[in-house]
Amino acid sequence: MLKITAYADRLLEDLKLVDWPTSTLEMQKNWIGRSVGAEVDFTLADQKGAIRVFTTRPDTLFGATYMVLAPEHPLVDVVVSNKQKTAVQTYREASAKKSDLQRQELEKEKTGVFTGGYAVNPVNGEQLPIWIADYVLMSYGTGAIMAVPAHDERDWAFARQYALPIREVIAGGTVQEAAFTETNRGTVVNSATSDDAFSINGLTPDKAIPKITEWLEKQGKGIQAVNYKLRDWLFARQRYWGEPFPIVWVDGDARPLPEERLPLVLPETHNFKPSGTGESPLANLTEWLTTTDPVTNKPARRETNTMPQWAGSCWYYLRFIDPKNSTHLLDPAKERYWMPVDLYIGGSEHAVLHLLYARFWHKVLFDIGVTSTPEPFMKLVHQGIVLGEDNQKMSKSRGNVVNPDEMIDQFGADAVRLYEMFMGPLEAMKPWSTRGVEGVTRFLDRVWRVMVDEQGRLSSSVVPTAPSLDHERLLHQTIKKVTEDIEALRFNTAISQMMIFTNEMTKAQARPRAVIEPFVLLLSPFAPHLAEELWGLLGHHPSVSQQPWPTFDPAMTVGEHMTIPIQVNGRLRAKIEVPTEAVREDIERLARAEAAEWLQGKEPKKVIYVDKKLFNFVV
RNA sequence: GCCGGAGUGGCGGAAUAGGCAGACGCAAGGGACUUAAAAUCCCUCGGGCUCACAAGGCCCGUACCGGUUCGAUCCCGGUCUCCGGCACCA
Repeated sequence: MLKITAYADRLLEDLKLVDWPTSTLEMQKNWIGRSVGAEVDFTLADQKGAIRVFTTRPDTLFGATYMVLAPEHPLVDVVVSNKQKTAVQTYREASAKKSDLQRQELEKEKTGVFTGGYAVNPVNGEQLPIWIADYVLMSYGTGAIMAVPAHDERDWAFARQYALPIREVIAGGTVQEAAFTETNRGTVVNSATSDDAFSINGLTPDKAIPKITEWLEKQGKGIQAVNYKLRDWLFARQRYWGEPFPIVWVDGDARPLPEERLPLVLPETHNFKPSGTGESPLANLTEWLTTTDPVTNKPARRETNTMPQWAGSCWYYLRFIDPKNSTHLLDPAKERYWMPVDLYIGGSEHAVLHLLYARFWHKVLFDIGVTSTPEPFMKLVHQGIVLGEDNQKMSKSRGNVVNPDEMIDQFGADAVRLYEMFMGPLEAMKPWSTRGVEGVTRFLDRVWRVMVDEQGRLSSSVVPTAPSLDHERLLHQTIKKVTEDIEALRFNTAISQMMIFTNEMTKAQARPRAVIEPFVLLLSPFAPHLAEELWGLLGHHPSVSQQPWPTFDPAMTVGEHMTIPIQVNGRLRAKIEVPTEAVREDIERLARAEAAEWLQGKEPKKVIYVDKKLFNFVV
């Protein structure tokens, strides 16, 4: 067992430190499932002892009409009456046979049995019948609840099923028809002690909760408590494939192997079959199994459980930094240089398990000084999956599987890579289109023809002369777009800009080196093989990948003219072309002339001008 | 049921601190080149108009209904659909 629950609060709290998709943050929060409430003791009416319950709604304590224990709860044997013993026993056996899955699937009808015992409500002294029911889980909270059918849907359904009383303590709903569960509206009623020493009547539930919690604490009847859905992590599997634990058993005690005996590796074998005893297959490998304790030299037996598949994925990103280090997990200097991971691209199927387990290990390693950051992965992006051409999930049974190797054989690695980036946003799920790959292949062919002639030599259209202003502007616009889009992972729009550039160059008679060469550099992360080839043909030798990234001049990214749309009452009526440096007065004169037909000689009520963007006349 | 995300041409998708909807690509149609085809190059390409000889013009259109605004794919309220997650967690 790994005590991940000890880290629950930090795992929740530190989600604030990372830049992750909201859906993933939500999933992690829900998975941890922190809830604040109170633990309250209900003393048993006819025996010594008390039932401790956890509730997030102590404000409804006066509305409790019965108690429920999980069937496995140890107090069941204490409270059960002689008369009810058989019924309780039968129910316990039946629910023990149900798997967790069955208990969840058969959720429609709630079932339970009265135990014959009673507990006392600490706030009003009422005797409440104690039931057992499998809608209460032993593994959450205290395994016991106070049931408030008026204000809890599950208790309401159960009360209806077994004709138990429903008592309203929050006015605002119609509790005979449905449970009223809102905490931010409604008014507490019927909730005062008989001597009137304490009352929460008249409050809204969210105000009543802290008040009654405080009172319970003062009276020694309850205490504020926090519960989590997150469970401790069963970290053992009975399989061969998995890291073995460096533990030996001596006289019934587990002892860790000393560090110099690490790493412990799996023994080689052909026998991976289950041991037959419930232990892992390692239990049958006697030679490996029997050993001596290196500390005491006593005979010892190795631990036969292995680690689950998540073990390696919890720290691989650390080991990748320093994979050959034989004395440490990794060199602290390298750790400080590389960590944390700036960008983690991975499937959303890992939103909870891997990404929560890895964060947990990272924090443990942080606490013992191995890592220097509280969180391992700063920015997280989930890439979308590629669907088949029929827009369905790829699967053999549907026969819509596309094999990337075949595509690479047919179109080349650059084209397939480029198409995958061009098909749409990185995070989106999108269908494969072999036609689309053909389109991208045409683009790469066109890039080639812009620079290379029929004989495979540098084209004579590539010239050392100075580029035209238009070409230079286009280059700067392209550098800007591609640079910014790469930064934001918008590869699809970066590629469309390169297509626009290439379409222009195709039309041009002369293609100056001063624009062609930077373009090849822009293309290189997208189509590295082609770019390398072109860079060589252009007569350069150090690899294209070692060139500095091109920079742009913002002044060069704006054109000589701009188009200003003219609106009348917000409807587009005309467009005018003006020089980029034109001022409002000049533009307005032209705009009024264009809009004259709609203005009908009258002065507009209002004139809206958005600088260099648009004119709108309100009449 | 609850939580999160998304609905834009025939298709994949562009464009949001509210300001020209449909960039780029695919498919389709037309043309040039060719004996012919492929390849290539050029043009058209949301819908409607008993508007126009034409250049062009007008109306509708970003899932649906309503609101805010001079102006809404974008903001607000409601509805529907799809995708992902959770599912008796007191």
